[in-house]
Amino acid sequence: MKQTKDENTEEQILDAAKNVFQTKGMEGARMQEIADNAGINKAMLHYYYRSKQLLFEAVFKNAFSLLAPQLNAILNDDSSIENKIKHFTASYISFIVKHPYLPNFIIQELNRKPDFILKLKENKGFPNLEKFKKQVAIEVEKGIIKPISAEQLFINILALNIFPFVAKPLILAFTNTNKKAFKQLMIDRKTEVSNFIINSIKNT
Amino acid sequence: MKQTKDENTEEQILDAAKNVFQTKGMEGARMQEIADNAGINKAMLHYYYRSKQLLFEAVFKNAFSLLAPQLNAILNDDSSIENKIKHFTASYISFIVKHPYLPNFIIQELNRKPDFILKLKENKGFPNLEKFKKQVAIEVEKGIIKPISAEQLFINILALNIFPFVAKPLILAFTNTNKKAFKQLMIDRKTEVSNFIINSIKNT
DNA sequence: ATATTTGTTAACCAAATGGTTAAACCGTAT
DNA sequence: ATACGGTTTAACCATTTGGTTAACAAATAT
Repeated sequence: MKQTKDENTEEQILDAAKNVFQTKGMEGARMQEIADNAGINKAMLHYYYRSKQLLFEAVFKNAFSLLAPQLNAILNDDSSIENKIKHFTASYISFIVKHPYLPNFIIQELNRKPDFILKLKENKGFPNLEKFKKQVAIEVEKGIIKPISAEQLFINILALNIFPFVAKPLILAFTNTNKKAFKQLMIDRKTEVSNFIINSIKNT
Repeated sequence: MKQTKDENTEEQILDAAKNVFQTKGMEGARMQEIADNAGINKAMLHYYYRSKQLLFEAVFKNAFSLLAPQLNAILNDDSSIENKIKHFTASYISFIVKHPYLPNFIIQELNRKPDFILKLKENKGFPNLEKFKKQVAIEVEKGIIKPISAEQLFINILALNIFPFVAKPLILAFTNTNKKAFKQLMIDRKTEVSNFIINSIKNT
């Protein structure tokens, strides 16, 4: 059972590393803590991933590869802008509830080392705005939606969906809500946000 | 000239610490780097601020005390919702251009230690939603704006204004723009965002 | 002038941390 | 049985890091 053994430890490490890196960040994470979390010796981390940096990159790429398809959904499918927004908002918020540390982790680490995203950009499947731009231009021309640049619309969609999770501690404090009420707020946003956006851009 | 000398070093330290902490975070920052940045000996940091933790807290509170009044502007002044949004959006974006690392710094550190905000909450001047809630309720009732909860509206305003700066590396990559074009996008947002919000909520 | 308080520095320290090594373990093939 | 490959561990190492100390400098008070 050599094979399965390998993959088991390797995955256990990756999983433990994910938890530690995503909550503490690259600088805050400790190799010892990851090892403890995975229930193994610290030397094993290096046996499988060579260095903290490489282990981190494995975790990061993994995280990003979960996020990217979410974004591509809105950029590359063929439904109308309105439908895309509805669908994306609902599905993205469900997605984040399952991976609560993910957006903050990615944003935090990209701010620390902004060049890191260049490596990812070469990958097939890296989100690309071209198709979305054309679609927005067409719907604007047809008068379906009000004039807006695709970039600004895209930023707005991301902002409204992602920000509340990234700024969760701030929002908890400002709105004076507990975690349960926060979760309800987020659930409400599944429809709230898409209505908000569509109200704003749709021609009547 | 003891007095001026003191305050000079103390402020030099705080300024250097601000730069290092805001770009590298608590965990990534090194006391030596702060000392070098301030052009002084490492021991001086401890002479004036006792520990890394206390120096960090000084920087953090300072940063937060810059941000809080920005938020209070929208929560506590007496103009209409529409005017508040217009004013806040324009002034907040100008503010951030001057302090680009600030929002990310605050968000990052609050996610690391979410309880830290409890200390701030006791302070006079901590943003409070009560007045804004009433105002939204009134304008909804009068039919000036469409029905929306004050919390959701507040989150949306923050999201649309703050998110682009926090997620700058992501947005640069997705929209394939350089820093100059990004800056232009942000300037455009001064009116873009407030129109976007007002379009969405205003009754016609 | 001189003592005293305040500011500053260089040298030092203990703990933590990422990483290495050499030996042990264990399933498999010979 | 035994040799061999990958896997796992405990002990170890070098460096970094936040923090301290003791002596020195400079300003202020007596």
